[in-house]
Amino acid sequence: MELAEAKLQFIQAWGKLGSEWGINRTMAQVHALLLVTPDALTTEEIMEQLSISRGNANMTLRDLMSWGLVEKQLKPGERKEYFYADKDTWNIARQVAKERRKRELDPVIKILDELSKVEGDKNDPAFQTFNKSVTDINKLAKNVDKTLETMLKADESWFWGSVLKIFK
Amino acid sequence: MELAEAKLQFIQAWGKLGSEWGINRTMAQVHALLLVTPDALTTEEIMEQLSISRGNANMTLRDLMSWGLVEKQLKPGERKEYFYADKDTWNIARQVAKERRKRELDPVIKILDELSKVEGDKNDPAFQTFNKSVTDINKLAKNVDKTLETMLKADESWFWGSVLKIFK
DNA sequence: TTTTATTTTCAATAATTACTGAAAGTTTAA
DNA sequence: TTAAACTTTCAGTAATTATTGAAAATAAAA
Repeated sequence: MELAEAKLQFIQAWGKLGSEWGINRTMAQVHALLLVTPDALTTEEIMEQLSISRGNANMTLRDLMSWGLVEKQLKPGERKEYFYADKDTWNIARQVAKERRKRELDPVIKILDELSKVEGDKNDPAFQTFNKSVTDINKLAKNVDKTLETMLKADESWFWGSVLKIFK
Repeated sequence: MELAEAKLQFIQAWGKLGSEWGINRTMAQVHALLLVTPDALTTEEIMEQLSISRGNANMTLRDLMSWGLVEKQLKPGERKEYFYADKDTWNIARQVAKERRKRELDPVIKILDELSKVEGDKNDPAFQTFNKSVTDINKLAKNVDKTLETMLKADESWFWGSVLKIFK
């Protein structure tokens, strides 16, 4: 397989996986493109390579920056902005974990905490079931939260070393 | 807060979280409803409680069954079908992990394996970067895969006990 | 059989989400 | 200043995804 074709396949696969996990396909594709590109690219180059409009490119890049996955680079003497993606996979994983935790897990834990407090007739099966499901899910969510917390601080080889060691 | 209101909030929150993670909102809501309901419900009851159509309810329930989260129950002497959700949170987590692994992670690992094999000029930065990103992501994906593998077999308290112990 | 209860399917439609492109905005330099 | 280079915005549109509802299919009972 040619490098050029392989790149396209990677971009496709990444876009598909992203969309299956609630991440805008184009955003995942732009990220993928930057991941396989050694140097920073201009909006123009991204638009061209992925056949997307200027508006789309602009908003997608802004999004990627808000996720902490891409940074803007300014080259001395040039007006154009360049975009560069950190290639360190562990950093990427941590960054995504950090953002999804903040944006999605934390808010849901907050709600589950509230719902865990709801009181009711302890002999009512409807209440019992509600209470059990909510508190159990809450506990699980908090375990995930703690694990992410640790992951965010951890070094990659230590993290996987520890995790995979337990499980063998 | 009233139980009835709390249930609605739970269903809402679950639907929102689902949609953020690429799971159809209605599917997550039907699952949430069944999670807080002690006994099995008919299609009719689900349609009514969530204000959804028969077609939607039918397809959503079929989906939930294909995810292994809901089962059909037949009551002796009755024609109607009843739907029941396993309330064990750890089972649910494992089941979701199992399905997403099979449906999304495994296929992507397969592609990454292929792309890792692509050969090229070792002095070409374009090739170097492509190769590094792809192989690194592949390794990460495989570590996740192994961890899920273990989780699928594990007992909940052992699993979290082990994981959280390392990380303290 | 025929009727009735129930489930399934799927074309049509609605709702949501993503994208375009051109105009407005900004920044630098002539 | 004015112009040129570049970025941002966002109303309009396109594409995708989800839902409806009624007809067809299936299964049990009369």
